Amino acid sequence: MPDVELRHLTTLAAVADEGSFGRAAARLGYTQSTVSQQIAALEKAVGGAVFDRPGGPKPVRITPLGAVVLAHGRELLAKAQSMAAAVDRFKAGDGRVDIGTFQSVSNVILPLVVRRLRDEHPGCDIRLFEEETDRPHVGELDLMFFDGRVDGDVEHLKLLDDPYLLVARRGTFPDGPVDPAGLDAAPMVAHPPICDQARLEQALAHRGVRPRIVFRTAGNETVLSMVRAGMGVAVLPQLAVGGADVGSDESLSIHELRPALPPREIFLLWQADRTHSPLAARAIEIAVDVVGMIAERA
Amino acid sequence: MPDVELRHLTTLAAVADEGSFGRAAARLGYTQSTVSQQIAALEKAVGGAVFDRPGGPKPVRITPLGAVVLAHGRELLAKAQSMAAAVDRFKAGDGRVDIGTFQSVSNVILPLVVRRLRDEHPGCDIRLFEEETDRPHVGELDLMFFDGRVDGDVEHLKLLDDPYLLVARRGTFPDGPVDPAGLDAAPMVAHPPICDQARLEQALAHRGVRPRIVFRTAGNETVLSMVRAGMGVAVLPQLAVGGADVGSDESLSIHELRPALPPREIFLLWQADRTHSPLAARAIEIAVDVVGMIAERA
DNA sequence: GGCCATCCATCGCGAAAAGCGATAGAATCC
DNA sequence: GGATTCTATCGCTTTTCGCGATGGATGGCC
Repeated sequence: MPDVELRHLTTLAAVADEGSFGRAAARLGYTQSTVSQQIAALEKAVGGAVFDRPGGPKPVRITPLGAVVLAHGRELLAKAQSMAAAVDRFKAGDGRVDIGTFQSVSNVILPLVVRRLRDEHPGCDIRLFEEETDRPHVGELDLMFFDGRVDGDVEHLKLLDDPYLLVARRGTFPDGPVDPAGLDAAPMVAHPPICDQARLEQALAHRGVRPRIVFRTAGNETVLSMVRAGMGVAVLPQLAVGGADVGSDESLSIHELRPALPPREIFLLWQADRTHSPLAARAIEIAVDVVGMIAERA
Repeated sequence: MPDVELRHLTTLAAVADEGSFGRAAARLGYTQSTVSQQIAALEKAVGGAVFDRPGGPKPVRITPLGAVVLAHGRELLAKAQSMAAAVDRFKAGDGRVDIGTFQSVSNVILPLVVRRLRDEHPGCDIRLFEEETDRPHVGELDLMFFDGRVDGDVEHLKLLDDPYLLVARRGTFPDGPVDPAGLDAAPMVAHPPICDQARLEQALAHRGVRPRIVFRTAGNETVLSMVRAGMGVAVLPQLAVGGADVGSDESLSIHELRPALPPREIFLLWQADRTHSPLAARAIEIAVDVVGMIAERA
């Protein structure tokens, strides 16, 4: 059934409500003649009269066929309105945003971002994905936190430099900075060689420092526990350390590395040339702001 | 959100499916430029891009806003298709028909009509209304059986003459015709004075026959039981008698009245100048046919 | 790197339609 | 019978729709 448009159904409903072409026209801001033609077009499209016109002051009356069209038409119009409402909500910032993340960010940055985003947009739908893999598939996500650059058509916004710190059992080193050169052959607990860990080990190796990796685990807490247990030392980014409550831990000591290793860089990524939802755009702003506050506080 | 029409949503869905304006155009029988303009119009209407166009052979990709519009749009299109299907079914004769009736018709004629209508249109929705009142409100119904003429803008189709018969306890009268004049002052069981009963009593009175009404009830079976019990005689239309299984009833006898009383006329009524559904139109045809068969059989 | 293929945007044009105002015709009410 | 209240219809203008052709941009290929 071709050529039935929402406009026709709007007119149909108005006429059915008002009982008269003229009053429907007034309600819709049309002329009576326009309404007449719209109904005629609709009747042509559905192949039969939708109103009986008694003539004179009697109200027009819907036909059985018209009732069928009207019932479905009202549903259509309601759905159309709900679409309009959804679009408005979307533009106001509600909607869904899919964010990829990884441990340090999940622990320190993201909670603050999510909190503020949800405060601003209580109806929004934030979905987080903490992927195990090295290669992030940013294509499926709106936004992605990542500690390193990535190839492909991806735009990146550098959020912060996350310096590496040495974590050791208290007493292993005197307080104060430690030269990473001293870590050669030292037993070390470390992350798996994905993300920035690979780059870190390259940087150490480049200085002739080849620690003896005695255990690899993705869990920050596990790394710290192992250090606490005397398995070895750990070189962790500040965010990874700061996330755990290490400051008040009597059995661990944190040391600046001097000369410093190149810091881990944390980026916010998204597929290039892709239109952001208002919610995603706001998430970027908030992330930048949150990172600024964290850096300022440090 | 003005000016979003189904056409735009159709195009949107096609482009989303095909991943390209050109292929969508081919599917829809449009040109690529037309699709381009349709999407542009839609984007203007919703106030933002619905596709990211990477350029080159890469497929276009829906934006978050576009996804919102698309999700609702598909629902709209599905509803539109369901409307088209409903219209087709309606035109094929399915749908609803509301029929008003009364006892004699309900018992004898209507079952046959309903049976054939349902055989022809298994999906149809036949609703029967047996109103207690004298004045039928035909305005709410598509079709109405009634035993008498009615005022107002009602078209009437005379279905049949239903002659009055005398029902008496066997032995009260000798077999064969009975002169109604003999019923003056006779104890009589009768219907309430609605429908044709009032006219019947007038016709009797006009001939100077004033039976003594000893009991009035709307139930045909009750009338017959009372006659059987000896309360009196009854003058009933043939249909009312034929509905009950009186022929094989030893205790009752049926007598033609001679000279005959003016028969009850049974009409099929509908509101004048009102468009019939195909189902209602067919119901009229079937009713005429059924009545013809009944008359023929008698 | 140059060439080619693919793809979308845009412009001009002709046809269709949407919408308007005015008028005519039909039915009802008083 | 006239007044009133309807809808249908006829020109007419403006907008939209759709087409064809062209141009610009991107990616793949040799």
